[in-house]
Amino acid sequence: MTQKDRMTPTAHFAEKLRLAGLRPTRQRVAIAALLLDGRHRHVTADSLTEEITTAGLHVSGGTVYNTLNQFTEAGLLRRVMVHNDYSLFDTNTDHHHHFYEAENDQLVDIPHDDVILAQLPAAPDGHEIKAVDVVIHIQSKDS
Amino acid sequence: MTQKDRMTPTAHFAEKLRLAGLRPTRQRVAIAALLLDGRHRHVTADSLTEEITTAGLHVSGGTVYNTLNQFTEAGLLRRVMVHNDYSLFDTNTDHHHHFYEAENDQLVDIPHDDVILAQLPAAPDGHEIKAVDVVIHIQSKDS
DNA sequence: TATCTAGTTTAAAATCATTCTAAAGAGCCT
DNA sequence: AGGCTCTTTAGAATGATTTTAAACTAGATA
Repeated sequence: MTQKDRMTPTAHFAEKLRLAGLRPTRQRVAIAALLLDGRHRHVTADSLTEEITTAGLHVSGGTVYNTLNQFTEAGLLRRVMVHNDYSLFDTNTDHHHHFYEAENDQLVDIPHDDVILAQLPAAPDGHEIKAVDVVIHIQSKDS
Repeated sequence: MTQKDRMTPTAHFAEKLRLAGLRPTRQRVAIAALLLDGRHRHVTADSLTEEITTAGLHVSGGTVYNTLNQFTEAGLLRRVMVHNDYSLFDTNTDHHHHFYEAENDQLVDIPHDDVILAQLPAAPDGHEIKAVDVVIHIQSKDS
């Protein structure tokens, strides 16, 4: 039995936040419990606020935005860039790519090895590659 | 000597717009002359407005936005997705990818064949692939 | 346990890119 | 020229996100 197994869920997420360098406040722990439970999905500030409300909690709008940004900065979430109407966050931080259907604003994960990048350019002088994002834009065949 | 060579610059861009299904208004021709001259660069609504002003012209803000969207829709420009602060447009519509350095909001083209996608997933049922965008996020080595 | 302090949260206001509006203007066909 | 539709315009409206300043809290210290 590992230490993790002995911890209450709250303590588990608090620990996760501490490891990420974030003070485990009530709000951050609540959001971590919702987003960092291992399920892979895409959220927006809005959808997250809805989830929080559904869970019978309340976190101010500003804090929802701050927390999403801090989690992303800390590597607990990943920001997905497909449009600039609003920000999308992916709870899956593993290396993977996306299909994006603009018509329905639909984002779908692409399994890890379904994209093979056989060759990448060298980063410009004095720079290094931090991440490679592949977005495959799709549309329904009859549109 | 082709017909294109005989045309005045204005007539040339007006023709280009007509072919794209856009009525060649004074504003659209002016913007086309600035953006569709073959030079490859990245512009924003703001930077374009500046260019227009520098050229001694005036186009209302709304029209700048509308025109960028219409040109993109018509395939004369390409929208580049790297952040959600504001829209970026690429005057190079050929298939190519980008380096993006978040720290300085710097976008750099990647020559056409420097990225080789050896394998792509099939599009979800009833869908087809419209475009594949690769963004390589980079950062300076000492940051 | 009481106290302190830096980091957080809050609601509300502010920001800012972008879109919308309604009226005035301009292509373009006849 | 006349007319019809599409465009442009300035300004208002929208909406996501950030900022503000004051109230609060986690965690360290005494």
